[in-house]
Amino acid sequence: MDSMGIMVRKQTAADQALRLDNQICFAVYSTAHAFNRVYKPLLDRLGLTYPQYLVMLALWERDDVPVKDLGERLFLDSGTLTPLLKRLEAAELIRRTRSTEDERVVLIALTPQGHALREKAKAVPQSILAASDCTVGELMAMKDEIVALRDRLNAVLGE
Amino acid sequence: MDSMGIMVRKQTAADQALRLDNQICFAVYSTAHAFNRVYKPLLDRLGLTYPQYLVMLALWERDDVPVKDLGERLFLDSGTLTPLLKRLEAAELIRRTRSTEDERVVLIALTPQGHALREKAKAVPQSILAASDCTVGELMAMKDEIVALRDRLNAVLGE
DNA sequence: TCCAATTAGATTGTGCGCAATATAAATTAT
DNA sequence: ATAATTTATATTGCGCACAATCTAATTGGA
Repeated sequence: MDSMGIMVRKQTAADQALRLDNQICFAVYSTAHAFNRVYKPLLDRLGLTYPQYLVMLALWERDDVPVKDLGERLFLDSGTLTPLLKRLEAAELIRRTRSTEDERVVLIALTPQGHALREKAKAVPQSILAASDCTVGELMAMKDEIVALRDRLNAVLGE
Repeated sequence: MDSMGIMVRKQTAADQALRLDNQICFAVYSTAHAFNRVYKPLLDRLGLTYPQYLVMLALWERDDVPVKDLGERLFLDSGTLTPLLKRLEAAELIRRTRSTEDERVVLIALTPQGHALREKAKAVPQSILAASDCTVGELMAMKDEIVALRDRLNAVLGE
């Protein structure tokens, strides 16, 4: 009750923290979806989904790598990667071959078409930059902060 | 070729932009997943998934609202919300009733159990804060930047 | 040597996320 | 008033994510 006798609910810190607007994770979650929607029409032209595009980015940097290696770079497990990689193989962008040295390992290599797709993909980042309406410097600064946060979260998970 | 005659590939801006490390969207994407993994054990105790938790947060702020309204607040459509809300209804946390004024509208209201769950949820944000290993001030500053970016991306989509 | 433990990847099942489409109710135009 | 359009929600289908489980290959002891 306040001095006028009207019921006034005290807003505690815990109450404030439960507000959607105050949650950084909702900000991150909803921004990830917004990015996805901006990427969609650009990636449709390449015949890729966003997670598939991430796999291709990783492979353009280094291919002939185990699924495990891709998983560590992208923070994804075999339950996600196995079917995704099979779809990329069906699209003839990658090849999956068992390692002869260790039969447990499946090595992922780009096909010539997979390599070639990189040229078409070069136009994508600058379209995203335009949509974000930021300078490269601003985006890189934000990226570094977000990555630092991600790494702290992952560190807690690793305990 | 450099001056010694050794083949040196020129790294163009487009090449740099395709590097995974340079992509803010991958930072956002992978941070969203990291958050999800930190939330998982906390939300398991409430019997909620992360998207369900977001819906509950929205409803704790204002319930007796159309599905449409929830969708706008959470940036989700009926294809996502309808089955999610049916699961929350099955868990007896919400009720779905057709509006009598407009038969097209389904109003979402919290049940007593739905309201009561809020008390248990109050412990969640501070666990997340601890995992993020940041001050509230730092997180809020990042949140504001990310939300600004999200809103610019969504503005482009709305054109 | 042989058995236990570990490791890489595949499989299954659940729950998003979203495009495309469907349906029914409400609104608008004629 | 009736037809055309718009609006709210539901449905279907596909592709992630990820937990849990499985199989097969490798490694590391006793």
